[in-house]
Amino acid sequence: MAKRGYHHGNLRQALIDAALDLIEDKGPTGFTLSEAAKQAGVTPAAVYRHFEGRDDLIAEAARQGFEMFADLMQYAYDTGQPSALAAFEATGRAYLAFARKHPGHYIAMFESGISVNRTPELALAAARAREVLERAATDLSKHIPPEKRPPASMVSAHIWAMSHGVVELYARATPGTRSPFPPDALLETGIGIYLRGLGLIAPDI
Amino acid sequence: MAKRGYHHGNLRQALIDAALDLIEDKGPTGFTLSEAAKQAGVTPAAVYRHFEGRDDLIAEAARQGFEMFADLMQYAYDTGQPSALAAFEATGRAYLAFARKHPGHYIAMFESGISVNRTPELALAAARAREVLERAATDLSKHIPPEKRPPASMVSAHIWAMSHGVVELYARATPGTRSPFPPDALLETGIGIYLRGLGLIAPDI
DNA sequence: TGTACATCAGTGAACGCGCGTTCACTGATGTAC
DNA sequence: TGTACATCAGTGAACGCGCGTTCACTGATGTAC
Repeated sequence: MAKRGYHHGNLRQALIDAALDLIEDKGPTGFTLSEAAKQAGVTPAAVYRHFEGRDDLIAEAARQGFEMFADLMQYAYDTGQPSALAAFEATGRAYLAFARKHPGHYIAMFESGISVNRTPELALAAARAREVLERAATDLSKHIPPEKRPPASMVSAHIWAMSHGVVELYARATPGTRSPFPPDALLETGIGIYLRGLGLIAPDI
Repeated sequence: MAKRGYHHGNLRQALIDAALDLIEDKGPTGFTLSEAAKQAGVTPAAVYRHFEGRDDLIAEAARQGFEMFADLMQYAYDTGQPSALAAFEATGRAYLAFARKHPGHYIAMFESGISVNRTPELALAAARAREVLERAATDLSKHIPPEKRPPASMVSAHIWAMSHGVVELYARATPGTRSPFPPDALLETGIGIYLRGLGLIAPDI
């Protein structure tokens, strides 16, 4: 890897990773700059060599999250080709997979309270993720007769909303609450019924 | 109203209202016990005459939210009768209406990080809300042939997830971001397509 | 290869702040006679 | 109706804490000659 730097080696990324760990198991509120520094084995003041402050650190964690998120969905979309339906469903599954595999990132992206427009880089990464889903929806829409075809951006908004809802309400390991269904199954069936509603899956199956 | 009490009159509710105001326009993080006390015109220590502490205050705000939420959805369900479909759709609309009209409550309920099992009263109120939606889903399910009828609790989970997703992603007034569609329309069309997928709405409309 | 110097990542102490919480208190309200 | 007492909602001062942030510093690393 990159050669070991001055003192720490790669403090910048170590701080981001520490922040993600903290966010993951203490919620967006539980994260503090000081504790992230401590977990990285460094004085709080050292953080300021790499970030403008607390919010900047979270924003960077979120940005990296959006990049991965977009990459994963893009990969799922590409892999699902050439069937528009398969590609779309794979993209939806990738959404949930990302949320489960990278809860720290997901929380930083959607629950930390930082605005997606905080920096141009963050906005760009978020836009890229949105575009992948929208492209998948556009491909899919072509199989619907134009006169009863909803805008592709609306379809993608519906799917995004349902996916986010499943993550927030059923995929989070809230102690004491258990989900009535596995989140994967819930999202899969939900999207399935929705797609049938669009006339893209045979109504009898 | 209740007669003006010892000193303040109705400090308990005033504190809850202040907390809701703060949560509404500063997010769940922005709320502090001290500031809620200040807004109610009272010393922070006074709060402890009515609540065990900060979390207890939030929990009570959330509980009141769930009660209202359940009442509103119940009312919508009743009003929508005798058509199961109309009742169901009205219930869904009531969900969004509640979230928009009482953002403080909604945030306290779903984003403040307090567990729904924190107190029996809170758990009960939350369960009641869930049951209303599930009853509406059960009624609706009866119009689906049994062999391709998903469990009613799954249908209600789908709708809850999509509703929550729309609220979180599109109904929140994040400055700088604007939603591509009005949240009402988004949820309405989303639920419509979903119901068509269940075979409950004529496919040609 | 060795020396002198420049760079700059991380230190450690300090800051002011607002937080949640505690405590002994006070004084307005309610109640018993 | 008036008086003595009990209750208890809210006060004000104090606490310890961890936070984010600043600053002058130090000493390891890199570079020029």
